[in-house]
Amino acid sequence: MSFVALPGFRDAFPDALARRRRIFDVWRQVATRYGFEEYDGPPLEPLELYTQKSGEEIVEQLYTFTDKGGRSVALRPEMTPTLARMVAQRAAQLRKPIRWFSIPQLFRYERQQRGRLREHFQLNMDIIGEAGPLADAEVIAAAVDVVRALGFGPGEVRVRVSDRRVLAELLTDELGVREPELPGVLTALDKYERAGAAAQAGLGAALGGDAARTEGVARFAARLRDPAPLLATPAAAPLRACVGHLAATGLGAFVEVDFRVVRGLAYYTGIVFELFDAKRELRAICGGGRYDNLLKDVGGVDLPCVGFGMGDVVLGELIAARDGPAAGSPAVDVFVAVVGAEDRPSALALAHALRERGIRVEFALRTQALGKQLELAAARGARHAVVIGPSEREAGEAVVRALETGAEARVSLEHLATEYGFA
RNA sequence: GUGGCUGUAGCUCAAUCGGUCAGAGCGCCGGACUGUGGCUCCGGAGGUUGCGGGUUCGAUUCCCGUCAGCCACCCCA
Repeated sequence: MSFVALPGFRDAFPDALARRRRIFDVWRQVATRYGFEEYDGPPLEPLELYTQKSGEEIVEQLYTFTDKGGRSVALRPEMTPTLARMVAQRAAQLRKPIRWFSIPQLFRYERQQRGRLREHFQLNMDIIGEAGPLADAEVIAAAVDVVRALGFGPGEVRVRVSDRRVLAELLTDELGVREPELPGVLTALDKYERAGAAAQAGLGAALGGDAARTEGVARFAARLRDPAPLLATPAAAPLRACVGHLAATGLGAFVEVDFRVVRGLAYYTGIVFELFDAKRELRAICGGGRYDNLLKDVGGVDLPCVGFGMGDVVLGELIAARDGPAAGSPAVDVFVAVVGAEDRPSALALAHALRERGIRVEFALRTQALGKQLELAAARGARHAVVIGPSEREAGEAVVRALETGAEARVSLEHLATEYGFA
């Protein structure tokens, strides 16, 4: 009987884990650089936390079960409800604006495909308590700086920014869309770019089968490619300000206004954005926006919020496409080799002394030919091998071999153990 | 959950019309090299051809089912 990981779940072998950790390191660096504090919450939450906001149908997409206490629980599919709950608890005492980030592992039960698994890690950055567009610009800038820190420029990654308020105003004021229809229409518009004409059916449904208004909105959708007219409307003032802030920051080259970006989630209320690879081969790297009503709905505290989620899967694919197979960095600095078994005590003493100094040391776990030991040392990527044999021991020394060049030097064991620099 | 495509050693792949076709390269282990690695040469381990049925004298090859992967839908945290 052999086992493999469940569908959509990943085993993290050392090379893959190294790549993940690099992503995590950059996430933490950038978030910290922006003055964000890290938080975390439980991976398991009451099912109601999600059904309340998103409706019963989302249960189909959750890992749920009943625990031994009879509670309906779910593995968290997203971090925002947890954040809302946590912030609501301490909203009165927390100095606004709140800048928090988290790197949760999230779960979703659905058919996996490329860039979309049943489990992933996601950087969440949110600013809570500030409604102005500089807050939006701040989180967008942070998202861009993550991909910049990973070595991507405007030629590889782009940000598309939009604002639902602009769309909503035109839809209601000029195209006859009624307030209750708005969420459905926005969802249909979000699909328009991907699905094209096929999305028109959803649009019609959202408008109660009203052919005339459907036609009007469809024509509107077809014109969204050109952002200029909408960007000039009064409702676009926050978006213009946000884009201006990003330009002033120096990140303007990454940014383009594109009203075709709507985002699928119902709770977005203002500026929405996404990062994507410039070639458009992958799924969105990151998606986010403003959700000013969510905290009130979930936590009973009325605070404006803006934030994003950036998953490790698509980002990892982007890095892999550029860097090729994960290399994995050396785990060993110095390999201590012995000529014979009688050299072992000296080798162990030296190895331990080096480890005490924080140097990463490995040695062969059984007596082997020196050639074998050096082979292993090279395979490990160690920079140096230290060879101890009878003649060295007699002189109180060891041979230090630089594995890249083959250069060797005899160094006293005392000096090696206490201060020798393996440069 | 629905539909399409795919499934051979750890990895990348090969195997004429169903008939010694179960192989290669890389990787791994060992030897040449009993005090010096990366190269080279030699050898070895590793596969019930995803799994289960069926057709056939005979199936990696054809059919059905199932599981898994990829793609699209759904959904996009």
